[in-house]
This record gives sequence, structure tokens and C-alpha cells, in this order.
Amino acid sequence: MEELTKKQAAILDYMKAHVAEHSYWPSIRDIQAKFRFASTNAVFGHLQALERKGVLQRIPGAARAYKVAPAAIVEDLSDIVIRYEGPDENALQLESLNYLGAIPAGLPDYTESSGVLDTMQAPMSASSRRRPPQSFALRVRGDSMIDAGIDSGDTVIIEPGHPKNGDIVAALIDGETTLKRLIKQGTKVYLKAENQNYPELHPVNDLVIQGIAKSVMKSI
Amino acid sequence: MEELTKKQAAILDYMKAHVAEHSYWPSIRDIQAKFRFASTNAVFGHLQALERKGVLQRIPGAARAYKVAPAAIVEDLSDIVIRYEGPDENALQLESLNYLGAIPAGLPDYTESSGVLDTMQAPMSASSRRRPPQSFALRVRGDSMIDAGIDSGDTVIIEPGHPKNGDIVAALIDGETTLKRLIKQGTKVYLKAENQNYPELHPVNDLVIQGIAKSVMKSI
DNA sequence: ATGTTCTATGAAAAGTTGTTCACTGTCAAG
DNA sequence: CTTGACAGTGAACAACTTTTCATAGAACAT
Repeated sequence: MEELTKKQAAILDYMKAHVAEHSYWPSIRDIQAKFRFASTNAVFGHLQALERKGVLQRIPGAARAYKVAPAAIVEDLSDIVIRYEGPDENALQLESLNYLGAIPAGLPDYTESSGVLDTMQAPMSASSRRRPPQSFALRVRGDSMIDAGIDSGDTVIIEPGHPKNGDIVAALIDGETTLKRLIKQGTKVYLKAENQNYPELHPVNDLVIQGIAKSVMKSI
Repeated sequence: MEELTKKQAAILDYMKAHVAEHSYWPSIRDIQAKFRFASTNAVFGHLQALERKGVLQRIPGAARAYKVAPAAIVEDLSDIVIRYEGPDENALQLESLNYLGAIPAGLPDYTESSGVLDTMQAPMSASSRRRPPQSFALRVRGDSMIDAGIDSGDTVIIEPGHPKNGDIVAALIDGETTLKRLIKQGTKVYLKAENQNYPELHPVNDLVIQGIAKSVMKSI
């Protein structure tokens, strides 16, 4: 796909965010005000560019009427399965995958108060690939978190942040990503599997928290 | 919630369907043309009524700009009365269901190339996950699907498609989106709640399937 | 009877919105 | 050094859209 410029990506992001928040598209003048353009034509040009590059479809003459292309693609994606090879028998094997952001704009039954789009929209704001990652999804392999309602095959949404005691975190240990509950006891930090067959705590020294597990997605 | 008149419900349905299909709201004239009103003011009055009854929020002066009240979301499903106005023989056949998913999705360049609408960069290499571009999420309110593992507060991912017998579908009934299991018995179609407290089947004859529930997302 | 709500028409006004024209400038590629 | 893509200003226009006004019949409850 043709590359978007910084401004074009910013405008597209704003439009998506506006739809997510208000459930309807912004007008050209809304965008103009947001980016402090002195002319509506500045926006107009960007929208034309976005349409020419195939990421946005305008409906000529119609107000606040757009469609977003179903793809702002990261092309060089290679499948990777994280295999656990260390001594910890309880470590989950996690497969990283793209967060699915396929939420059509202006959906019915969405309001700003629902909170649904906020959850879903967060990872979408990182449409620019150069920005640091925000949230992501991990597919769970293994059963060491079944007592927390996380089964093998589920997809866990990981968001950045400082974990509190008791949070389920994605942690990088020995180069492997594991999903466990973070337990602080005094100055010590443990990772705890949520499976009564493996109740013991695992003390760790060199720990990299990748994020906090906020929600789990299960196939029906 | 105050009861909607038949016309009001029909207009609200159309508006939701329009958003689901086009990703932007219809204008008053769009609605006028759909219902063959001779005056835009007919629509205007209905929209005012819908707003007064709290199911729709208009943004004064703005074009194609609305919000639907959260009360119109999947609320307590047990309270929903499914209108049944014909003899049982007239119950919908599965093949004749009005399916909203036949959407000219997005732009031609990206219809089939990738199922990912938007991505973010995972901390590791990521594998893409296919996903229909017109899927969306609904937050569930109510407990009538708890036996299917769908609790109040969960977010259900709805994907377009032709539902098979036994699928859990999001259906638009009387302006309300409901989540129930689709049951076909002979030539009749029922919606079934997955709660043993409400085991009976609900025959329906005016049904719009918005999509099939594929997965459920739970907060941790 | 009477007031209210729902429904609808028809025209016009008022405001919003998309679009076009003319013009200027930067920057990287060929 | 020219070409093309990108970014922007400013004004004006055309179109679209909402909103208001005046008017009125049907259904319904008080």
C-alpha cells in the first residue's frame, strides 16, 4: 500500500477517533479546527490524497459521509510461535498476533458512554507503524491460567501500563513471553500460575513487563 | 423506555441498517426517500419523537450526525417482547432472512487482500489474523445468554455471514439488538435465550440478522 | 366536546458542508 | 533544473441539510 504521510495518517486517525467517540464522521471544518488549518482546502487536499491512496472513500457531495478501507496493512508479518524451552513447566506459550480492529465506523448501538469502542479503539490509534506499540493481542497456548478463566486458544488483550499487585501480566522471561499473575511480597516479586496443579510462586530477578492483561477473548 | 410507534421503530431500524451498511448516517432526505414521504418534515417529526423518547440523540445543525442511546443496546433480553403478528405458517424460513451483511465492503483494492483493518506493532513479530472487514462489537447487557458463557458486560464480536442453525446471532427486533441463538425447526425460525430460567422459544417473523457472534471478550 | 399525540404536506429559511478557483511555497527525485 | 508530490492560504460558490413556519386529518383518551 502506498505510504501515508505523517499528516495524512494523523487526519485519518482523528477521523477514526471522532467516529469512535461520537459515532458520526467529522465535517471538513471539524478537521480544519482540530489541526488549526486556515483553509478548509487544506483538509480537502488531504482527504483527496487519502482517497487516492485507497484508505478512505468519500461520498461526493454528502456531508460527514466516508468509508474506511478495510486495510491499513502491515505487510511484512511473519508468523511466529513462541516456544518455551526453559525449565519452567508452567510457562505459557504465546503466539503473538495482530490486534483485530475491524470495527466499521459509525456502528449502531455505539455511544461514547458504552466504553466498547474505547476498548476496541485503543490499538487502532497506532496506525502509524513508527510509533511505539500500545496494546496488542496474544493467543494463549497452555493451561496454566485456566483458573483465571484463560484457556488455551483464547486471545488476551495486553495493554501497557504499570501493573499493580495481583494483575495478570505478559512478562518477558528468558526471552519468552509468559502470562502470569504478578505477586509482590515485600521486596520480592513473583509470577504465579493460575492453575491449582501448579500453585507455587516463581521468584524472578530479571523481569520485563510487556503489559497488563485487560481482557480475554474466547471463540464461541 | 417509552414505547416507539411502528413508524418510529421502522425509521430507527432503517437508520441503523444504513449505518451498518454504509458506515455513515442517512440524511433526512435519505430517510424521506426510503419511506416515500412527500416532505422532509415528516422525517423531522419522527426524529424529534425518537429523540424525545430517548432512543436517538441528534446533533443540532449537523448533517448526518446522530447517536443512539445506550438503552437501545442489548439490554435485559428477558424484557424484550418479540412481536409476532402472523400465523405460525408465516414464520420466517431461514433462507429468507434479511441479511445485512451483504456489504460492498470498503474499497475494491482491499476487499480480499487482507482481512485486517488496522494493525499495530506488536513487541514481537506478529502473525496476521484474518477477520471480515465488517465485523463489529456489541456490549452485552442482560443475563439471558449466561448458559452460553456470555455474561452481562461482555463484549461480543459480531461478524457478517449467513447463520447456520444453532448459531448465536445478533438480531434487530423492534429497533433493539438482541443476542440469541437461532433455532430452525422445520420451516420455522425461533430465537432462543440461553438461560434455563427462560427456556422457551420465541417465534419471529420480522427479523433482521446483523451478524453471527463469533467470539466473546471478557474483562479480567 | 376537547385536548393530545401521531401523522403528514408544502414551502421557505437558515445554516452547514463539500467543492472549486487562483495562488504560494517546500522538498526530493530524475 | 525541471517535474511532481506535498502542504497550505483565502475567497467564493454550489450543493446539501437541517430547521422552522403554517396547515390539517385521524386516532384516542379525558
